[in-house]
Amino acid sequence: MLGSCGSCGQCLHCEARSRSICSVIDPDHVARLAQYSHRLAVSPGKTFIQEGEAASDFFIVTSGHAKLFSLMPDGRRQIMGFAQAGDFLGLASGATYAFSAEALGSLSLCRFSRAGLALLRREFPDLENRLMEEASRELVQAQKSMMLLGRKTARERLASFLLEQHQRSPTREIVIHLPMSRTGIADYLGLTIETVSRTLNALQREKLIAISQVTQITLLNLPALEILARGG
Amino acid sequence: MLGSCGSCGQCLHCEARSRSICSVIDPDHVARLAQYSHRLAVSPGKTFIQEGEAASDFFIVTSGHAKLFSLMPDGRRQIMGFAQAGDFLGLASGATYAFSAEALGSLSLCRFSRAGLALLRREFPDLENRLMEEASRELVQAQKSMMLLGRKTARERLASFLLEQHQRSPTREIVIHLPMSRTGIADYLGLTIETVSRTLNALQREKLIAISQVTQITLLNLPALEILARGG
DNA sequence: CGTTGTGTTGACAACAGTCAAACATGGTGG
DNA sequence: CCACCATGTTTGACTGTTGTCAACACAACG
Repeated sequence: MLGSCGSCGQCLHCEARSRSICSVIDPDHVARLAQYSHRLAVSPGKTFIQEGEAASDFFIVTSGHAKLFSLMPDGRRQIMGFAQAGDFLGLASGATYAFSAEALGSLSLCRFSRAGLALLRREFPDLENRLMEEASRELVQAQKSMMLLGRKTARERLASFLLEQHQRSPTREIVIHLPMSRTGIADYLGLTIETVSRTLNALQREKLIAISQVTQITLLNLPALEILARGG
Repeated sequence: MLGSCGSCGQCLHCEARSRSICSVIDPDHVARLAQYSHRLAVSPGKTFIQEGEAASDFFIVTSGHAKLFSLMPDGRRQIMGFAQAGDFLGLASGATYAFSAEALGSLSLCRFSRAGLALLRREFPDLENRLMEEASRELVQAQKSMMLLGRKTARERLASFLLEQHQRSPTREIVIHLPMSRTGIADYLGLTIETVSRTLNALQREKLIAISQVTQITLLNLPALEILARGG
């Protein structure tokens, strides 16, 4: 019997396993992780990372979704990304966190102290590679977002967003379920909720998508969406 | 006598030293770097990294400036950042480069093969830390850009840009010299050249800055610029 | 001196934002 | 079970910031 991972109690069998830390740790030593980490449940809507506070911990999402965002003094909000099972939280931090994080629905995390993680990195070189690989992946994703926010139209942003959600879903079905509200989509894409709503409905009228429920969208024409998303 | 670094011939005495790779390598072993790297001069305007090509190399800027950008099929351009002495190029890459890079003026680089860098990382754990630290720094910077592109007005973007240039200059003088053209600024801030020109002149009329030459701007009122840049 | 590239300025257009109202949705308690 | 309310979403009318197109200024350079 495989049993559960020493660190998060579920890494060895949950969907997140293949991308989590456990996957690069020699099974004989997985128990070592438990010394530096513990599980954490976050209730819906709770902010569990506050921008600007000392970055003492590092997290791995084991189930649920979170939004990572930053606020301007007058309340304008930019969402940097959404994290789901297997994602790392806290790579983009110096001495303090560079973003806030809030649970979308209920959320389970695996928390590592940064000091503990530093020790583990020395002990397991594969872990080091895994973190670096993840940092590169996030950097590439951030650059895609910069192109989206700086140069794409509202239609192109929505098409890009829907395809991104599609690609991140475990099943890759053409029906996607959105864990965030219209406000979440707007703050991620640098738009207003009205523009998000109008644009989604325009895409529906053009038969590129079908909005069955507010948070459930069917991608009816993937090739057309892909052309739209990359801008021609 | 200190002499020059085995890898780039100048890391040990150039301005970039403190942030370069050499600074974390035991001086006795610095010559090992030379086995995996060599110097490279790039002429002005030359594209030396092509988005989408196999990411076989990793670079460190030793002098000059480069712009990192991505293009859409119809020619829309987003500049992800400007690199100067000491900056790393190529962290944001999977199998292929996620961006193109072009020299602004003449540029000197130190090139490492990725395979060689992988060997060096195993050999020098401090190098591993240095790369991770740099990846975090870039990630934080990318998130600031996302806020800028998604939520800031043209005035706020220009103020943010000028302060960023100010903070990156080695001298921290209030007179800053821009290595890029108006097109470069526009493509970095997600604006058009006309808006950049109009907005800079508006800031000048309001006595926040003075434009002595096209590429030379004096920051006359740092506190006001900071308030503007963060949005109130 | 023309010529070319780059930057500035003006008139106008358009995409997305703002404000407001109507409309769903979902939960709660009578 | 349904009325009620709170929250979130859609739709409409209008505004405004930024983009587009075009003319012009200016410097660098042969």
